[in-house]
Amino acid sequence: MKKDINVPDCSSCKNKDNFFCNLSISEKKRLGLNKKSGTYKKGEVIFNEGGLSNRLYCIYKGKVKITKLGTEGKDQLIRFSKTADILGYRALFNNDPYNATATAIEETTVCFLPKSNIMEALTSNTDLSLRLIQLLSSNLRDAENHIIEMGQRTATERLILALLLLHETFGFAEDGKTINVKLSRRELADMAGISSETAIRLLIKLKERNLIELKQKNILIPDLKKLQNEVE
Amino acid sequence: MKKDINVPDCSSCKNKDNFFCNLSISEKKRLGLNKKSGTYKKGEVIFNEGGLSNRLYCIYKGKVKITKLGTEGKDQLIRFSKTADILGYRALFNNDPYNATATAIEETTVCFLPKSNIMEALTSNTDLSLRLIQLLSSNLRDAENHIIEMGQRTATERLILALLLLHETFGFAEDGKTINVKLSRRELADMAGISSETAIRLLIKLKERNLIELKQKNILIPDLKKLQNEVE
DNA sequence: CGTCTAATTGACGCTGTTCAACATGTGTGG
DNA sequence: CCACACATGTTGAACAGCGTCAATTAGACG
Repeated sequence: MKKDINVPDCSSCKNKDNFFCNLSISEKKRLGLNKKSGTYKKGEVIFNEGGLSNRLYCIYKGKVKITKLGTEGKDQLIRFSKTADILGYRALFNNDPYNATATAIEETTVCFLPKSNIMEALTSNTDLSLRLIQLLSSNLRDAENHIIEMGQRTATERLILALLLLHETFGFAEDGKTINVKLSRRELADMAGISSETAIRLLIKLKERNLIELKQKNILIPDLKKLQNEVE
Repeated sequence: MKKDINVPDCSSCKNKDNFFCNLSISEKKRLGLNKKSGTYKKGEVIFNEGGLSNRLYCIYKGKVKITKLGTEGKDQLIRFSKTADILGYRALFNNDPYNATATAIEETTVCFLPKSNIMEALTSNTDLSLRLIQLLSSNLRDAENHIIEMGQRTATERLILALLLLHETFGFAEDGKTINVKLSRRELADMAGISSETAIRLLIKLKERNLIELKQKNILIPDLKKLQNEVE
């Protein structure tokens, strides 16, 4: 991680729809007091499962994967975070160790907000607690849906759901059909909870059925609806 | 459901460790204003996935399973609630439809608290928001662990984890080894995300290895540590 | 250009599903 | 309180999806 001072103050942050966007200018100024920031290269770990937390991570720009260690060292990819998302809130508010690991999947710049600033913002702005409750609720809903998918879907369906989640999270590139993120086969497999060999074989099958196209690590979805129909 | 008036006012509720236990007497009185209550027989549905929410459920006494409908009508058991737990908070605070179904697994008496009372309590008592945040956080942690288990554990391990969760949630009966809840094989299978046939076969194998005993629907764990060791 | 990691392909076998048959409970009305 | 109907539980057999292991190829990076 490289320490970074090239980020604006929170009061002039241009990121849209972030957790703190409803705060007033002066509240944002106080929020960013003594904040630090850093840039992580692809593959660098931002925080580690089991580690202790004393700050909130706010992604200024980049893409991050959240993974949890399973049995026998096998990773499970839980969710992604990207530009303008916040990270590490759960551990922070509960004084718990991190329950998962955050790793940059491309160059990512992150602001570190001191816990005290967050707590002050939370208590001085009641609306913020409600936003946090809603954020956690939506994480929980997603996680519960994920449980079902892991338990009841076939490997192919889980792979398709992983691809659809990637599209939902990162969107398409300019061409309107290339998923706007590059993952290794292993990471893709970790999303779907399958072996990388199975992921490879199933990707080829999906390609043969013209549901996707493969260009190196890029995955293209020529017809989104058609792919969505595969998982009902 | 049978309407019930045999529950005390919230201010004199004897249930320990419930969500509202830190409120003052007068706050509790206001919380319970115009509350209603009802008793559900085993198998009766308390609320349904997709339904709309305008009240908080507070379990006065009983046991409830939370399930989600998966593909092809197959249920997945997400978690349990019991005496003194609250239910339906997620949908309530987000104005979302219920994301899961709550069903009584034994006779259960529930208090219905009007949404307006809850919102008043939440805004007048900032500590309560924090409790809610912690509750959601802990639900989320459990759910994420659950994702891994569904994806990486074998059927036997998932079944053992289900049994351990039952013990953790409901404890043992007076004999110190009978799990204090009765579930059908189907419900047990729905917990572990396996077919009921597999659940039956694996239960018998666990019995042959003296890890559990079976007496009709009762499941006994003679040596808890031994069973825990099986899932490392 | 060499080395190391990631991706791919093939062979093999186990785990767990499905379907079907049968047994055992459980609850209801007569 | 019994008899019947229906739900739940149990068992067997066949199949196949997917993981594992091993060998090979392709890419990436110094």
